[in-house]
Amino acid sequence: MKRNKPKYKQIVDAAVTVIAENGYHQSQVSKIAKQAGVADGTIYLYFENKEDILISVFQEKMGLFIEKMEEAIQTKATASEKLFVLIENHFNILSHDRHLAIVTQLELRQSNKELRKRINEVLKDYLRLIDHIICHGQEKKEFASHLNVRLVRQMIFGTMDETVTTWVMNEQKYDLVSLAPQVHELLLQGCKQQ
Amino acid sequence: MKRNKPKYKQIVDAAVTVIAENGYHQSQVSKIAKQAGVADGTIYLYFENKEDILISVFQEKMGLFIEKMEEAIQTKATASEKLFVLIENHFNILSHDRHLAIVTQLELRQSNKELRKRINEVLKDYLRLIDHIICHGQEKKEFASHLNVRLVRQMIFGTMDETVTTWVMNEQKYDLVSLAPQVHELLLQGCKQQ
Amino acid sequence: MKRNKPKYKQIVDAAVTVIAENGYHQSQVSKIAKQAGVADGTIYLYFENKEDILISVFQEKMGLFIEKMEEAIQTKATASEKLFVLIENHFNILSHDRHLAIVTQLELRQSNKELRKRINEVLKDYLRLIDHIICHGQEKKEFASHLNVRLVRQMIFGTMDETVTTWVMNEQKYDLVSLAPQVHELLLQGCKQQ
Amino acid sequence: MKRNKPKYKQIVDAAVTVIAENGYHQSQVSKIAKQAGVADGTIYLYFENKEDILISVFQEKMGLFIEKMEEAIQTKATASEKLFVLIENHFNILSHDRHLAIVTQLELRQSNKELRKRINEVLKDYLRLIDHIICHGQEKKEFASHLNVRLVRQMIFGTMDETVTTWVMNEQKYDLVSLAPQVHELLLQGCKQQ
DNA sequence: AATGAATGAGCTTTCATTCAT
DNA sequence: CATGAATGAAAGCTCATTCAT
Repeated sequence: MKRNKPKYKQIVDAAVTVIAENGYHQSQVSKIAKQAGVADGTIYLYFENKEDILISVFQEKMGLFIEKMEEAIQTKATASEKLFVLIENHFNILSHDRHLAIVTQLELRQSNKELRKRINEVLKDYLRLIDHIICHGQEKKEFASHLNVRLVRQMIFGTMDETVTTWVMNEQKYDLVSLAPQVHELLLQGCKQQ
Repeated sequence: MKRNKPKYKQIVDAAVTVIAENGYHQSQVSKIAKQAGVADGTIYLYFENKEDILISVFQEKMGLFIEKMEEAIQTKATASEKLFVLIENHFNILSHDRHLAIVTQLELRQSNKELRKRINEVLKDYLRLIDHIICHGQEKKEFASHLNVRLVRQMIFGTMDETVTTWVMNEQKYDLVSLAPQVHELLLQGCKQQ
Repeated sequence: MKRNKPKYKQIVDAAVTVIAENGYHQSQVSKIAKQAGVADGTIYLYFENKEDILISVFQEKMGLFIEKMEEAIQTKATASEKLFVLIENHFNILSHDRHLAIVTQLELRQSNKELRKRINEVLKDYLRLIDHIICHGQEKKEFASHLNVRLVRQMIFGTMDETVTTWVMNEQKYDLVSLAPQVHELLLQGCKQQ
Repeated sequence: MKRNKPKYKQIVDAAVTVIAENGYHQSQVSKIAKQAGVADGTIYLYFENKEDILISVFQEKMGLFIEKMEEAIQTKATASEKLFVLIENHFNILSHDRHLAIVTQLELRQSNKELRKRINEVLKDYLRLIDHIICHGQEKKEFASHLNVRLVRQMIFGTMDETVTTWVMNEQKYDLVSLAPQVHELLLQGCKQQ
């Protein structure tokens, strides 16, 4: 399996660095190859084409992201706590990997429709995770059960995403993680049983 | 003033159509010119360069968007009602101009950092409008006054934005406007005085 | 006759100014029109095309140049004196019209083959004038009569031209006219009866 | 080193041919690439941009020119003989490479100010060579020592240059090299100790 | 006679991808 | 497996010229 070979990971990591530092449109394959310390042609032994590198970046990083998130959420019992962990981890991970934050919030969105569709495929796993929290909350009567799950999820994800994007656009000048409690309070108000 | 000449509007409208149908990266200047029924060179009598077309598209459309929105909001007295009108109009306008919806939710985000900064300048007017509603609500004691205005705004905008994007990504298969009441309820819960 | 209309002269003068200030390749028709205070289209009522403007510039300026030169030369009796007047006037005229100097020594030489051929047509009158001085000198036994007239003329013109070009390339930092006596001495040595 | 790779030379030679046959302004990069038998993009592996091709043409050819010239001059003892060898070789080299003659006398002069400055840098080595002959002549009392070296050099270079240009403009109809003795006589008269 | 908005052909350069070594 | 030289398609922009007013 190519995904486990060292050069595969080298290239993915190089891609994150290059894209974060140069922006999507200035991230030529040759630049990624140079950063990864391999020849241009070598890239094509591990990836179909340039788009495939980008999708792989997202899959790899998002895979880890979701994995960590699932573990963290399982440690909590109530939906409210799970939601808090979700928000805090979401902010925390992106706060501690600024390259990744730039790439996910800004650069990857510059890709074309086709690529974005495939990125959304990966994202679905994350959205499903949020859905689980919401359903759990509704079952346990913590959250109002008449609420449309998709809308609640869009509120949760949209709010977190917008918050991170604003933070990135402001050049990460303030502390993102410390916003978690307030965001949690806001979102919880929106969901909870009145 | 170039902005009032008929060809200017022709080109802006052509750009929206072409970008929505072909995607940002497949929207060559020549394609936009053809759609507008003018020569390629004519584009450059009205716009600095290709990027300028995109910014102008956003400025023109967003200008109308905000204008309509301000009028609609003024007709309502309470912050809750204002919020409802905001959501409903946001969904309504994009629902009725599907090309515009595609362009704002997907294609314009593919632009580079510089362009996105300029787009954000325009967007700021809209965000400010949301801020006004929130402050008004806090003054009138409808909304909890301890809430951070920026975070609330990010929740409101993020939720609406994510909802529209999901709808566009789902190829606009369901009715967006009918989601307004539920989104309003969700967001209101988040803001209001408990 | 178009050549006597005021706009014709306006445009020719504008062309000299624009070319000297912006260089040949940055002298668009529209720029010349603006400088002349006429509309772009008006240019084409007086000139066939852009090339025609350039040729006319050269014809007009060279015509005056030759006229002045002929007058000045006629005032002198010996070939040696005539040669001195030629050199001094050549340097003097270009010294006092730096725009013209730039245009003739640098910018007009950037034109294409066809245009340069037509410029050479105009130049021929000047070269003929030099030939007359040489023949006169040979007839009067001032100059060695075995010398090939064309070669002598090439020496005279080539030396003057190279001297002016060097001066222009050096940004006209020194006094060109004061070089006339030495250049005269040099050239005279080359021609004269030993 | 790129300069020693075969494709580099291929492209430089192709450029000389294409420019001589089509003129500077009709020498598109694609035409040069085709003549060189390489892809358009390959040009940019060896040259910065189109201008760089032209400068390289001049550097390569002028380098050889000066090299040959230096060798030839060293074989002669007196300044008069050195001057003769200079003239004869100058005419000889350009006589035997008519494409090069067209390019140096006509086409390269069509370049813009910046390019011409860089061409002049290369030319300086040649002018310095002429200066050496003059100084040598003055030291050995062959040439009049009161003469300004720069002016003498301008006479020598200007005369040769004008002679070659006239020959090229006359479509190389007569034998250039056979003019060398007369040109030498003329120039020598100008320089020598009276 | 004069205008100036409109035209559209034309060209340099980039960069993802290939393939001989 | 790995290389990197070579490829060539693709597109934004300029500007001389026209022509309806």
